[in-house]
Amino acid sequence: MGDSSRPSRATIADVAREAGVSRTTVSHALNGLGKVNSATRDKVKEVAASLNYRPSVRAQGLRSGRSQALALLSSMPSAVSAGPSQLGFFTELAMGCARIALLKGYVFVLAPPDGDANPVDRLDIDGAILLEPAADDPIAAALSDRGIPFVVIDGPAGERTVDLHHEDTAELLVSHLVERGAQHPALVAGTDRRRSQAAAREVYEAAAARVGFTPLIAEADESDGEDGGYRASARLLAEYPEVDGLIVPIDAFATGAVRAGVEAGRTVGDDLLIATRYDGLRARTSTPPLTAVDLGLDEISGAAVERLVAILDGGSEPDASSASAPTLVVRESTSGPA
Amino acid sequence: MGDSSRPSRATIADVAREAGVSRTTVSHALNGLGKVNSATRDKVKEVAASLNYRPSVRAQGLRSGRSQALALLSSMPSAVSAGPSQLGFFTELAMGCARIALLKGYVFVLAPPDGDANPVDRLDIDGAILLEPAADDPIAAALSDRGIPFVVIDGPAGERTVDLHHEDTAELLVSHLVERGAQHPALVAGTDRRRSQAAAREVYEAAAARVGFTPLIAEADESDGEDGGYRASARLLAEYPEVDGLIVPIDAFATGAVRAGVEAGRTVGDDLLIATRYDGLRARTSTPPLTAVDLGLDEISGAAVERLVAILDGGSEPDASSASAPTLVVRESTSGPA
DNA sequence: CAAGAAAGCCAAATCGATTTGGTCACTTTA
DNA sequence: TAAAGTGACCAAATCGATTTGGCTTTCTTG
Repeated sequence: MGDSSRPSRATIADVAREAGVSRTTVSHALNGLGKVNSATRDKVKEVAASLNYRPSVRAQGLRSGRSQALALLSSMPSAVSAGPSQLGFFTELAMGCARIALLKGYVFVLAPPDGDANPVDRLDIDGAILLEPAADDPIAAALSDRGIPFVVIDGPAGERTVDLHHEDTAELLVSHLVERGAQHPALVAGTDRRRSQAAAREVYEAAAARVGFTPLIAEADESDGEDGGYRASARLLAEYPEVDGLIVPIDAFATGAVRAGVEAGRTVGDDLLIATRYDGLRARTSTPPLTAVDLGLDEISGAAVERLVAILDGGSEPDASSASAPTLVVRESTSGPA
Repeated sequence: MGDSSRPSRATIADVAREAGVSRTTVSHALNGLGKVNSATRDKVKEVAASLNYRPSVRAQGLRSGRSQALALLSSMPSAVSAGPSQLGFFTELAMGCARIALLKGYVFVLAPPDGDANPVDRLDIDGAILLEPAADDPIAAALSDRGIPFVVIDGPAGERTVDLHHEDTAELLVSHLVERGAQHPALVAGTDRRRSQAAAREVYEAAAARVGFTPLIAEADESDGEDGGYRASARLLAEYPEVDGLIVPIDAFATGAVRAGVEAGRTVGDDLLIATRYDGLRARTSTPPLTAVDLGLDEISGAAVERLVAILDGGSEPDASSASAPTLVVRESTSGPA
């Protein structure tokens, strides 16, 4: 158990006193800087080891102006991003980022999307990865305000944006439904104007024109979660019974759509094909399991962290991200019962 | 995008100069301490706002000796804890901890289990939550060394341990198989000597004595993951064909066990019942889905954080944790095809 | 051999906040 | 009227490191 008699850790001054040298010399000796006699250097190292000295990360941070910490931030409503069991898109990205960050010598701070409270001021970070910022994103503003550099995952294209390949993803979904024989695929979208939504609409409408079906778009509010998707889909199916496919990018909506389909007497995977975007817990455990897209989040988070670290460490930008294309994961919701 | 011209943030000295008072007075005014004329206080606040002043978390940390940060740590091999898609037990706990920690005014640092590197020295934390430490756990040693208080999830019972209810969990699994008619339930366990394993063995053997079946235990190495579970189960089923139930606490082993069962010509859920412990992605997406236990990780992580914060803030210990008992989630692997 | 270089070491400044221990000018109270 | 408060403020110490700018010696080298 944690010892409650906290033995105040040895400081550089303790080492200096014990070794009979100045703090400067201790610092130089331990960091391999300056001119230090090798005998002195050894002596200092020995004393440091015997006192079990470790430099204080806090003090180093204050002095150097860097904390060697990064964070993943998002102002998305957590109902959408996290899901009921805390597993999901945000979490998966966070773990991916954390792993790479650690390899690069940074620690990773977890700031769960919390709705109102803006955590930026309480975070001691050198840089951040910002997930899908809305226009006028408050977190983006706070970061700029504090002079904290950040990389965006899924924002307007640019030097500091890592793309989520929304167009490709949407294209995969639409083409797949069409290939599977859907004559009247509809889109169930979110009301808020993020890039993923815009891309889905564009690609969907382009496909409608190309293939020759009438575009039908239902909308629901992201923060309503599964129920929102359910209601939008139910309305859609009631009003347009000819609809035989649903593209539902937001997975919380998608499970709602399944419910609506079943209640409307449809057989999901047979006379109603449903596909969603994020291949997470919801898609995999839905009944039937949902066709979804493997977005390659490991690569995405890795690319984001690498770009951020490149900016922070001032080195050369990493190679143009060889981000592999997203791939479809076909499941029963578009391929009928196994 | 992050602005690369970093405008060095306003410091308390800037505010003091601008307001024509000393740094002391600024500090007192902003923190509501000391005796400050209310006109002066207002003036200081106004200047602080106009300069967009925010105290440096780094400097506060150095001064106060606290970083207001916590971390979840584990020395378990990540093959077991994290799983291929980074989702899992560790992640679920981390997100739970992070949420509560944030509510309590702490930020949460993510330190993915990384095998060799001991992250403790690079972490600026006030306290930690340690997951399932082995005997002579290196991370536990490092924490004690640095004088960092920690709470254990799943360790020897005590003031600073939050229990995972292994006995109850194991009991649930064994009784369930017996109830479902298993005559010869076997146990597939890990080789390493952690509490969960010990509890599973004890409860299993007690049940064998009580109910009257011959205990059969197969072992596999945790770090072999699914394959280890597969091989152990295959051997077991080949040697003891009468086995009609498998208790496989480690979920990675469990999916291996399913594979072994199928290859041995069994029908999982019918003539071979399989149940596992952690109700995560593996259990839910296995074919067939696995009966598992809802461990109540949200409550566990909440209790751990609350206890830790109580220790750190020196307040009274929180009420004896009213940790609710784990509950069984029955799925096809023990109840036959739907 | 004197000027200059290099080795070896250290005192003090610095990072940005909080806290301690004052000073000074006015009240109160005894 | 002297002693004791108290309101308002500030200089300097402090936290624990790194870095700047010396200051001595001891070589080199023209």
